[in-house]
Amino acid sequence: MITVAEVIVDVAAYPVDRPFDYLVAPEMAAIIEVGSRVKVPFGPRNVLGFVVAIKDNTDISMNKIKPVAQLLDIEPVLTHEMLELAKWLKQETICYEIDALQAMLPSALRAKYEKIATLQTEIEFLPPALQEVFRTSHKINVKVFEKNNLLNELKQALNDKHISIENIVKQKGKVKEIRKVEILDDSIKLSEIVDGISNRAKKQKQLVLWMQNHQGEIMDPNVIYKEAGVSPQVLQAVVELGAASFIQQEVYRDPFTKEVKRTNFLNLTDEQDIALNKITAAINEKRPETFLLHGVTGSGKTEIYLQTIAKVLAEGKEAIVLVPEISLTPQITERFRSRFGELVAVMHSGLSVGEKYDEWRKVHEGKVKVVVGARSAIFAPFENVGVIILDEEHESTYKQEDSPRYHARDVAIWRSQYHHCPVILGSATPSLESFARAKKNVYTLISLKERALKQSLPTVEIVDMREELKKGNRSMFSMDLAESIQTRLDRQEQIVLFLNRRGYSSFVLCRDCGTVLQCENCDISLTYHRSNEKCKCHYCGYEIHVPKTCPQCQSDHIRFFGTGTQKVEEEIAKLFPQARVLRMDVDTTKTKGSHEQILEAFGEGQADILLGTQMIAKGLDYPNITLVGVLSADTSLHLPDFRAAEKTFQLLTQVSGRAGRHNKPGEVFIQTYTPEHYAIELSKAQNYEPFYEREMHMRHQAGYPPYYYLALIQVSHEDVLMAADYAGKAVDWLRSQLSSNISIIGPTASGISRLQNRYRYQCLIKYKIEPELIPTLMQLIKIYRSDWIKKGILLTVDLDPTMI
DNA sequence: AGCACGCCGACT
DNA sequence: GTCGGCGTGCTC
Repeated sequence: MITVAEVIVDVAAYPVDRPFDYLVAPEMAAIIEVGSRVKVPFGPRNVLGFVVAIKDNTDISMNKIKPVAQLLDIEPVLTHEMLELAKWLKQETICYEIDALQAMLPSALRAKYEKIATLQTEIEFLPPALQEVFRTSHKINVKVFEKNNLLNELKQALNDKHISIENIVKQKGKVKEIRKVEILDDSIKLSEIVDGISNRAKKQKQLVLWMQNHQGEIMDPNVIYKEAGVSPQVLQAVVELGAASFIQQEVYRDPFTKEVKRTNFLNLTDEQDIALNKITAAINEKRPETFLLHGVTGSGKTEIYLQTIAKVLAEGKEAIVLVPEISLTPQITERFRSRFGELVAVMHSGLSVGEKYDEWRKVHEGKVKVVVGARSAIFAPFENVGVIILDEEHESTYKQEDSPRYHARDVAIWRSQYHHCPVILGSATPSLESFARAKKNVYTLISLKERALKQSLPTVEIVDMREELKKGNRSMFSMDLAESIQTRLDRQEQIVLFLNRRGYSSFVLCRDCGTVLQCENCDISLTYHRSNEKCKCHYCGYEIHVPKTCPQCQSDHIRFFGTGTQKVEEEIAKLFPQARVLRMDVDTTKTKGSHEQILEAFGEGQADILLGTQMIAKGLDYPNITLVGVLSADTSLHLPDFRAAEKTFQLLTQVSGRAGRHNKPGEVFIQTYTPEHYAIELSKAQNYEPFYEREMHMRHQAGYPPYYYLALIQVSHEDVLMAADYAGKAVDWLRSQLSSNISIIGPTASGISRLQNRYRYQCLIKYKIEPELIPTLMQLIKIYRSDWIKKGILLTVDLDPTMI
């Protein structure tokens, strides 16, 4: 009898994107499990891999098959569900299986590959340059030689067998352990020890006597020093006597900064109650039903989530809650933690690698029952999921932009079918796709039309900035908005000013020749950062110091345009010198926790005006905010994206929802140069359905989702002609393969036509139901991988792209 | 993707 | 004669 493991290896390449068979040594056979990570020899090196199946036979000949080198997990890190899900993702998004598997785990569990050179002979045999390096240690990372340009010497030394090189595979993250003291649980022994201590060792005696009252306890050494009144040396001595021992205890890193108070259920409105009943019915009947919870801002969606989760927990099941990254503020997570306490794990990008790993371990080890997290939390390894919630389901952050290009909504629905549990998609402004599905009864629509505390929605004024210009007002504030700001300042109420960031980003311009500083690698202008006087490319990271003279004409008339928010801040200071302003944008939220600090300061009333970008549109819920101003609603409207109108409407509705959420009524001003555009006009009434109807009509005419599906193909190369040529080849081939009901648009240059020194072309495919499409695209990828890739072409396929 | 193998040009 | 360039092909 032999044991054979099928392993997916950690090599993202087409020819090896399949399981490889490995022998399992008899002593490993009893503990190896499907879903465990292993170290396996692959070609000339060792790599990490995932066991996807275990069997007792193989088609591989015995002289070819190799054994598993090491089992890395005692407990498997992936469930059967996750392995199934990975196969589905591979099909659905056309990605490598290994990418899908890695996406489900915290990065701490990924492999770290290191090459270590070890000295094999006397150091004198080596050339002097190498001697110098090996003097510090006989084991040196090969990277050190790369840095010092000593690779050739190293190779020579390897040939002469003076050194050896080994590839080692390590895990990135570690389990954190702390030192604790375990006190002996044996009163007789302890008494004996006390008796045996000489009278001169008073402190030791004192400590052991104290320990007799804490038998068997595991304690922090610092607590012992304090409570028993002894020093570390005394404890050390007592440990040597055998009265206690040091142990390493695994702990979770604690990402929470402060304690939260427990809260109880709020009373539900009739609407909320009906919604909750519908959802709990699905839970009880184990129906994998998808609910679209469409509720106006402030209608109390979160309370419905909380009570649904309580119900799920009572059934002994678990809950997954997804929130867009940007709104994963303590305000939101605290609501969950205050209701469910220690049963909640939080996962978002603000955590360190170690913290993420620990939050994941809490789920894996069954220590928590609820996960609140960003997109990747959809892979939380629960085994008995009772409900999956996507808050703000329309948010584009739920779509991953690189491989595996999955949409968290699709994964949620897949998992709900696996676990026979409902999914709740919540939003005040659902995506057109979801609302359309709800109308077709694919999803169950639940509407909340009233705010939970019966507050009226804020009144919305649309201000035509063209009129302001005619009146000679060239400031960023219309007369009406300026007046309202003054009123709030007088009344000591709070104001939120929102700047639609795009189109306002800062840049450096020469006033003589009009040159705008461009990135060397990308077709995009550099962003000016005042904090360190640098210009940075937000796409590739290219960075230069602000030049003193124009690189084109050597003129010194260089002008910096600060970020939009900085400019607005300056203008506020001029117009309302008494106002205290908090600014929230990429510049002020760079450091960890600054995001929270700003919000907290505002919540405590330390400022009158909160000025910010996208970031402040969500989750903000303070009773004293009575005025919201959108300085320029247009910027997102004119983006070359078929969802521009939808995004603008969503943003305006979200922002407006920040005002008057409690007992003081709210007022909203939306400034625009195109007040007649339906996305702006209809946001005044804050009524979703008229907008939906209007936008659906547009999508129908233009042939966009939800009427058609999309696929985006991108081709890039360092050379423009090559990129264009091969994009053309791809399109020609697709046209020859696909039926005529599929429209293929392109190839055209991408929005950012050059990125990281690569020219990019793209082609958009619009289709209805086309079972042949995915196989055809896979065929295209095959052609690309067998031939084009060698020419330096890069081709990617995104099914269901969000950005075009 | 890596890495070894293998076959041709410029050096001691 | 040898080092080292990168085309080709394989990885249980």
